[in-house]
Amino acid sequence: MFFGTHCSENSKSSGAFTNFAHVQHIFNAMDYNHNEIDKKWQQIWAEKGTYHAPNSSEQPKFYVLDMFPYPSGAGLHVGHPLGYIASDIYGRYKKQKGFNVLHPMGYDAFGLPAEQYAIQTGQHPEKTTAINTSRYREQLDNIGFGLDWSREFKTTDPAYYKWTQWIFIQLFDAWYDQSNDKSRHINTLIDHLNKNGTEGLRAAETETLELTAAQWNAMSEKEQSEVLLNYRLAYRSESNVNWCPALGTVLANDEVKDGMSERGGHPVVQKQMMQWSMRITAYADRLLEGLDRIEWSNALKETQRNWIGKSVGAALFFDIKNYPGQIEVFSTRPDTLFGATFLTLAPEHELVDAITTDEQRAAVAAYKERAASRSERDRMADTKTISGCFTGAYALHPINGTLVPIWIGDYVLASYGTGAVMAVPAHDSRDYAFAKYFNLPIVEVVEGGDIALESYDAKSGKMVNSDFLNGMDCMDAKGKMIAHLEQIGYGKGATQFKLRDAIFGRQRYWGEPIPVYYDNGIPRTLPLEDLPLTLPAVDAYLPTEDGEPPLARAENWTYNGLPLETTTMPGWAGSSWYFLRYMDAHNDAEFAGKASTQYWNQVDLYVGGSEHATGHLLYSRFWTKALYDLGHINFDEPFKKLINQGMIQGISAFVHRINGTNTFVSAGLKDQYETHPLHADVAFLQGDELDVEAFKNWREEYTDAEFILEEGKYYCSREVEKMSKSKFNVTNPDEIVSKYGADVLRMYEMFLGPIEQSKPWNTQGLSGVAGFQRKFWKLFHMGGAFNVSAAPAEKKALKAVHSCIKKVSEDIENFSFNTSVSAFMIATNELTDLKANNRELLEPLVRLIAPFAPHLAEELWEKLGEMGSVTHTAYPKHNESFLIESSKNYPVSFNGKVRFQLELPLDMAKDAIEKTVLEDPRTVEQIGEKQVRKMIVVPGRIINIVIG
RNA sequence: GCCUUGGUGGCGGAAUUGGUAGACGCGCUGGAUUCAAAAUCCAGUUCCUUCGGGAGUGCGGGUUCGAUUCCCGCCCAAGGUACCA
Repeated sequence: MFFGTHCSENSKSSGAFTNFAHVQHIFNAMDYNHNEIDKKWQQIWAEKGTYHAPNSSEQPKFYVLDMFPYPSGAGLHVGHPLGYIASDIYGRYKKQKGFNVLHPMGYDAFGLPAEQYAIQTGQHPEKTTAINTSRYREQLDNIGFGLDWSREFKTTDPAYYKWTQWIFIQLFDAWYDQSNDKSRHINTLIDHLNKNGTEGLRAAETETLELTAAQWNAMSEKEQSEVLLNYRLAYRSESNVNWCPALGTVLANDEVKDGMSERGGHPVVQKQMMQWSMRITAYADRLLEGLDRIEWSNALKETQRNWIGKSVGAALFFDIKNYPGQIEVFSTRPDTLFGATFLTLAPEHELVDAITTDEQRAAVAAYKERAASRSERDRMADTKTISGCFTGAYALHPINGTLVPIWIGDYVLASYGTGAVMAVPAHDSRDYAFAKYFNLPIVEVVEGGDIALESYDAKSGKMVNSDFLNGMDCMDAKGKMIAHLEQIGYGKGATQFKLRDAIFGRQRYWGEPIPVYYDNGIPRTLPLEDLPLTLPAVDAYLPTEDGEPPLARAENWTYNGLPLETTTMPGWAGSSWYFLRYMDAHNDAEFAGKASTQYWNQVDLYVGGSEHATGHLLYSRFWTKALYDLGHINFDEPFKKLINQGMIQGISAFVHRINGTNTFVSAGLKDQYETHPLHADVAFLQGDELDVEAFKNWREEYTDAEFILEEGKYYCSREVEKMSKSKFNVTNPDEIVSKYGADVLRMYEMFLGPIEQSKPWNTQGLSGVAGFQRKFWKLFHMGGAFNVSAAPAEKKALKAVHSCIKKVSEDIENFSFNTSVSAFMIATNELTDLKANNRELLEPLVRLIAPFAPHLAEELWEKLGEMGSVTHTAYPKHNESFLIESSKNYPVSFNGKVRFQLELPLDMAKDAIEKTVLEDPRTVEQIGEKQVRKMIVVPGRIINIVIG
């Protein structure tokens, strides 16, 4: 047979070997024909359902999961499988360790790219989604993942989103009871209101309501429904939203980055709208607490903690001079109350107009207008400029009654806390800057800084100028002040969160319809038997002329003649619970059967990117907790252990065009001209050298391009960037697979470095792993034939194999896959040197490498004459007795510097070692005229002699 | 600014509780093989060196017989977050 497998020419894709027929050479059993072997085993696995995991088993369970991929039109690049390979290795390892391993895969297929494409082409997004998912599937299959494909689904399948809608309804029918610290069915709230009104009610709410039972019972159904929306976990309210005009939809906070939409980078503005939201803030404390019970990276936990942003302090009330109301402020530093020399309100604060004096009215109005005209983005971009305006009004200090001027300033945000702060310029840098700018008094109340120069923000120091707090440590003073304020009725302990409720409705087509209809303005949910509420056909995937979402275009978008909700769910809805569906993916009666969720329980190992820290990973924790509270599942954290895989970056290539010409200059000469860099496709490069012809044929505009060469070659400059189609630096895994085989891709991606680290994709090292695979295969062959000896192995070889077993097993447990690959290389090199081909050595080695290189392992397993799949065999255990050494080559140091080595028996006593070392002529030479001050002998480790 | 994670040869990266820094791989250099090349195999490869040694894990200190590892103070990079009171 003729193949071109080992040729080094850059072939583009599978089946391309005819392109380099000139380097074909004769194949024999010595060679590993990866194309044939990969396909053979992938087919056998699929036919036999090798990776199918039953929903009950004698074996302990293990649930491994990769973050839900969004199947984009670009297909997979080599960065995507990094995490999948790691989870696959771990899952296969666990399976060989005797676990019933669930490792499923599916697609998060609702979302903007498919919809944008639909808008451009008029094609139903369903079509592109189907094309993209099958492409993903094909690429995943090529890598040989041990996935249980019988559980595959897409979020866009009505059979799946039926249950996404059902969960929405559960959340709509729930409220958060703070007295029990859990969500409960809305009927329990209605009971409470019927009997007691809001008296004794402690609930997560949009605003605080005070109702007597009589008032509640006197309300119309519609009025009552509005009251209930104040408490439901899925609720509708008039709220300030991030509106993205370019996308024509609202976005959640985590979908906005630097005032721009995360997808597409379009400007986002603030707007008041009636919106569906999710009351995630009800869970703020539990989302924080749960972090202590899960094994996630510190960085990720910190990101979530920052996002939730809990601050503990006090609510304080200031009376206003000549005005009946009070101003409530939130402060984390009530201990500094005696240093509060003014109050600052957000320009939008509701009391501003009421308290402003006539003299200041014009100035305040002008300032308010100015502040309102500045977008959120401008305010963010420009935090250095200090601005504000005095209202003319004064508050009264709650303790000593002194007059405190009330200012407005846009450094105070209306949306956080009460939209008002007590300004303590001596101990808050923002207040300090404001006070300096407007020449307001600064009073030091905590010792430790120099307030003439800057504010002293640190939370330590003794209190001064603070009446009854003087001399106390400020952190102790904080508690005392709160107690005092509570006593005099001017404050209480309070907690604030940065976390906002999540906007849930999207003015888009390609999402799950929200299963709600409006009965005389009252939102009602569809009964289970009418789910799923499937996406209707529309004539265009655009808003209607009067700005209604696309679903408003659908004919008869009604339920029993009543209008249905026209917004759809956000991208994160379907991905917030998919890990539960995999447990029982085809259940038509429930979102997942109780027996299945109890058996599979939490995801034991979750692998994915850290970019989901404040979105998906927070929302799934929230839904899991809510489903737990409502009794649907029996665990309240979805992902027990999480590993963040790093990003694989691309190394972009640039050509340099001389400005205003079609002439390109090689990288080394570019500084001699005025040039502009342009991306060139990395496929045209061999090293840094550009294939000029390929480049010319790339695009019409380059056909006539001219090139200024260096030594007859055109070199590109290189830069590490995010791997992306638009940067032409993408490497497709299929290319690697067809050229080197799936196992080489798998091992190379692992060999690249620690899984958590980001690193550029560099194909140079691939040949090393390919060479290893060939060498490994050759251990089993001699003179062209499979050749494994039944004779017992020699000691050295046994030691090589068993130390490899030990190292690899430990490494897998520590997710240190790069060092496992090294360990395989070391063992293979040693066995090659020893010319060892004993079955006793090679058989366990095949089982050991199976998680990393499953195709290779299966093929060798079959050749060894073993029955069944190697994935069903036990993972090898090392035998410590093969590893025991009898002697140690001691490094002998003088003053910490190694001078020579000395081979000594390991069981030699300390004083005997000292004696031997001191008698050694090399020791005598090192000591020379000097004295031995001290001698350190650590048996089995080192010998150090201190001389001087 | 704050939080988190990092910083080791030409490159990707190793190094157990503090105990021979640079495993493994790439690249490079020399050699074998070849008409020649590719592939393969062998040897070498942290830097400096007067060939005795000396320096060396971002920088400066410290603890220790001994520090990539522990402590203190800085610098730099990546990611997250930001008038959050």
